[in-house]
Amino acid sequence: MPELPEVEAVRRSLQPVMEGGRIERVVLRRPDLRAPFPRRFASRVAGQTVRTVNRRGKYLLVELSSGDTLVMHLGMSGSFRVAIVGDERDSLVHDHVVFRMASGATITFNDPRRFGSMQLLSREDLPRHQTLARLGPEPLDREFDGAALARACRRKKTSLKAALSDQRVVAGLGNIYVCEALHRARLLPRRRAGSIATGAGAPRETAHRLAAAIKKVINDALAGAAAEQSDRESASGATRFRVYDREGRRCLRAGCRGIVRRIVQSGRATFFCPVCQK
DNA sequence: CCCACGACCTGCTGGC
DNA sequence: TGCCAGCAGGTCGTGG
Repeated sequence: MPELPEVEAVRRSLQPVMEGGRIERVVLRRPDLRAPFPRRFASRVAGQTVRTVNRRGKYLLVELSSGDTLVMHLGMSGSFRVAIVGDERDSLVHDHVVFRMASGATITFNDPRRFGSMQLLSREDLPRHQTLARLGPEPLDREFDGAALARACRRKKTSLKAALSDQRVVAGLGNIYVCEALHRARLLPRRRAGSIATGAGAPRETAHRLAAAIKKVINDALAGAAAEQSDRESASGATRFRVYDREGRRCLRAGCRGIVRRIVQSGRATFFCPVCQK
């Protein structure tokens, strides 16, 4: 479930095991994920100490003592399993990469669809990574606000759904949280993105409302992802989303009696309430 | 440049 | 019950 909140939960699970520790061994159990592993990938990572485990948008950035950075993306179906010493289990289908730490802990990357990616970038190459370099602001940063969002959407003829899904506009949202944020902001996914920048009457009120909704949705999801780690109950909670995957059911906004609709935009499902979203 | 669309992969679901 | 089409939360390349 890898949008920003889920990737951040993964980062938090990796950090205590990796940061400050030495990666003793890297096992590649197949030659590629989305792309082939580069030559000497495993040997360039093995032996390195992990300086930091960071996140940018949906990317995980593991900075190594050599100066190289391991840039990882979970794609649609990627996940990490952490096992401390004595806790190892048999490997599963689609376990593609195993990192063994000097502590004895193992970190296993599993990815059935193989849309995930791992790259190793030198200090010089990291800033040249085209996708990373063009990533928009982190939604929870101060610099991301209504004005920034309005600027990024200005003159965009595409839909709000497509604009918010564009990682260059804001980093880390995916199909689910885009639907959730637009519902919270009471904006129709099909509405033209540029229209939020030209708020006639109440200048930019719409953009501010949308930026605030994005922050709220991401914050709540981060809290939910944290709770999921400790509390098993909330993991199965089917009520985590207020519109996503709720086609045909009642809108959950207080006082709204709309029925959630599902449409397809640029090939992906969009869920919205036709009554309270304008 | 901007935008929509299909491709990349496997697994699960729901309808027949 | 069994089978198969359709769908899945992301990104990238292409072509208009």
